[in-house]
Amino acid sequence: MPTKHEQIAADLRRKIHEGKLTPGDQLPAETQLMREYRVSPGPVRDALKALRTEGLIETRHGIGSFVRSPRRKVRRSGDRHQWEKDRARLSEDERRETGQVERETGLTVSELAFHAEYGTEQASEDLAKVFGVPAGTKMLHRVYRTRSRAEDSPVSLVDSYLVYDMVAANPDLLTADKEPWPGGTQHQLYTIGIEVDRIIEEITARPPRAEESEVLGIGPGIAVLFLRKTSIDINGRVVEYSEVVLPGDRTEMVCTTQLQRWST
Amino acid sequence: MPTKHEQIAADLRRKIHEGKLTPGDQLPAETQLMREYRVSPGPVRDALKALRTEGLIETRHGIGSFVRSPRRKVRRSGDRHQWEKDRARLSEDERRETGQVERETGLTVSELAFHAEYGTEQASEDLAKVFGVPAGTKMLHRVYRTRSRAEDSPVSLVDSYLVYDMVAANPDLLTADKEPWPGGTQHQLYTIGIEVDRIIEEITARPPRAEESEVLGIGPGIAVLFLRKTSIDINGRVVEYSEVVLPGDRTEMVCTTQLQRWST
DNA sequence: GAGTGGTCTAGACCACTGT
DNA sequence: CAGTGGTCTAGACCACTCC
Repeated sequence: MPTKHEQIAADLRRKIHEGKLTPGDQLPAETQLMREYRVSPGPVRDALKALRTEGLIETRHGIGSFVRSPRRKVRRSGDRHQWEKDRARLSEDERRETGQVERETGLTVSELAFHAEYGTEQASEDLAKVFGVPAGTKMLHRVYRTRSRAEDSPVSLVDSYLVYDMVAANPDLLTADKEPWPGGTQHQLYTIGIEVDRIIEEITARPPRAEESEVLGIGPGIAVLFLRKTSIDINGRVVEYSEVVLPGDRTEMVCTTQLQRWST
Repeated sequence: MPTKHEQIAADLRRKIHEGKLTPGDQLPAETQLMREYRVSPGPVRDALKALRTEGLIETRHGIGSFVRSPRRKVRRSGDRHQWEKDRARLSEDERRETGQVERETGLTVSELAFHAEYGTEQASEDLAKVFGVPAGTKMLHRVYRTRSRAEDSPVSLVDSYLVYDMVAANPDLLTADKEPWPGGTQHQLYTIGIEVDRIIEEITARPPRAEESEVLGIGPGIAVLFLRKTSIDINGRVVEYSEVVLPGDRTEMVCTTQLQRWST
């Protein structure tokens, strides 16, 4: 015998999948559901909570619960890095034409709210180990917050780190004034004579922190993809490290592994 | 002013992080917490629910709530495929020495419960498109369920598909009797003259289905990593496709993107 | 002000586990 | 059996949004 809140959840789920409730539709009020199913507030709230963590509905305080539209997935594939590298040596006009984010999302610049913040700080133990420098080394810490003006489109939270003395050769790289920088990080590194050889991305899934679930517009039950991205130059030196938070329900990472041929 | 259930959750979280409650410890009973914080059952249960979805505690009906040990992460990096490919042409004894799972988890075969099931079915629209064959083509469908006997160790759920007529050349490949097969899928393909050239993995995060959260031993709030893995042989043909479900809190995928050098 | 969801109370009863 | 968590009731009051 299923519990009442499971029955209610299953019933609403069915209505959504069958199309009786379509994306954007408002669900009956909780008081209404209590009358319909002849239960007290508890089970109704439990059922709605379940649908929220599954990402099926979205609840707005004082307004109501609504069926969410299935999120378009943004593919974030490995060749994005090759694409950025190829563009790094183009003219500014060419670089300005399209940015990385626009390429991936199909959104134009005006539809995106882009925010960049630059600061300096001393490298923590962990950060120093990534770069192979002493703890306390002066680092350039850049924070990027990309969010969509319209709902229902992809965003990302990025914390990027560079060794301060390495990038100080080009003063333009030290302030947020020049952001968004046409051509991205790989062109920024190019201006100080650095060529990136390979990029390592370590991917895990975890529950979002409170700030993240708010900025990304996902419920606290929807996981985020957490990336640790390390760029290594042609001399084997770590030149950039960033931590990226992506909404798990809207992002698809693509990894391609090329294998060596068997010797015959 | 924070809510009561948030205060209780924050308080317990702090006790865990400070080490007053260490992994394996039992939390006070809910009735006890009600007395301590002078609240009714609701807030206490809400607080514990929050800690559960964060993966900090685990609750067993009729027994109590316990602090979970932080899960050791299993790195699943791209060179795993090269490693498997290199082994595919070794002798059976050499292949038998260590399997893929044992290599990654550090567990021995006896600590793992391995289950394989083989069946045939007609390719669905989507599956046919992956392989570039007509819908309805006869497919070999293999289901793998790897779980740990001890708690607290990694597992995976794999659904693997092959074109039946392609692998029928070696009848050993058509039954589950030979599993676990020393050398894995790449050696199986080698026995029918197939060399894998590259592997594409598409990664997303999503909430676990009910069966998955049970088998993987994760709460319904912990996300799973969902992989679609496509193997392509040296003739550009898709030779294997699998869908893999991994516990998001215990898995780390590593992607390395090698970039081409700038022409000078 | 009317309607919505969010939080909380103070109980009841049931299901599960171990002794 | 006693002790635990799981479900549910039937209300109260608050916070938010819209008109």
